[in-house]
Amino acid sequence: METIENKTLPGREECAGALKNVFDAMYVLNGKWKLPLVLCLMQSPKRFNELQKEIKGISPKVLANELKDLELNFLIQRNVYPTTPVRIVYEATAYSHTLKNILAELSHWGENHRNKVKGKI
Amino acid sequence: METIENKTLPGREECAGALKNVFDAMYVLNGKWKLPLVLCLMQSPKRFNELQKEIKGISPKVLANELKDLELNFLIQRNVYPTTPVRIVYEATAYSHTLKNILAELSHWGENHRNKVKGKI
DNA sequence: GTAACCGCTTTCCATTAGGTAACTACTATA
DNA sequence: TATAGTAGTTACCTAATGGAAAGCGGTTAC
Repeated sequence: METIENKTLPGREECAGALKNVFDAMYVLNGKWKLPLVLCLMQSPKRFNELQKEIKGISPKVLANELKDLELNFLIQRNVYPTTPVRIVYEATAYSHTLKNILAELSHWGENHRNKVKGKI
Repeated sequence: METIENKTLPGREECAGALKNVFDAMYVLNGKWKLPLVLCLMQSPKRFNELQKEIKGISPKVLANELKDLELNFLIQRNVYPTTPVRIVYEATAYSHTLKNILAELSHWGENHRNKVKGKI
């Protein structure tokens, strides 16, 4: 009864709720780097330096902050392997896979929108 | 072959592309108010003051800015009805409905995540 | 005339996000 | 011993975001 079947928007009475939900989701996912980072780690676990190389333009400070934020929200996990020297590997959590649909939709929309905007210039 | 069927994430070779797509999408949709505003207008067209009342906490300056941004991205339309006094009514465009899936997914995820975070405190 | 409403704009200010560069502690390699 | 890599931290700076308060030009109601 309460499931979002067929991706229809909720009716009037649930609008305020949907508004709050979207607002809350954006509070967590907002920012320039969070979703690209999660997407990148869903591809494969990676080390700090690998992330810096893959996500072009991110500075170590910002990367460290974003990783902490994402960890607090259960979206990624920081693994420390006690080898010498220690290897620190970040990976997407099982929970982060709840973002799969959002990421797929965003990727699709972003590509489409880029083409639309290009066409209008 | 290249379609995103069944919402699976793209493979390795398309990762960079997906990264860019998500990055671009977030560039447009980022911010505290844009998606809630679009969602609100998809419900029904509204006037400036109605939006101020419905989207709690937004100031007129910020609202005016966000509306301009959204108009530039073809997501909403500003209609001026030459009655006396003029009525200005904002409405979601047909194009904005390409965000339906994203909004539905975000609403769903936001609600779920709020509950998850609550449970952990 | 005066007050109030509409759709903003303007000014000012505080907070946040994000960027640069240098630096640290540790380990490994030459 | 010197150099380089790893995983960040620190200090400093700028730009963008966002909020409060007031005002403004027009219209309408009293």
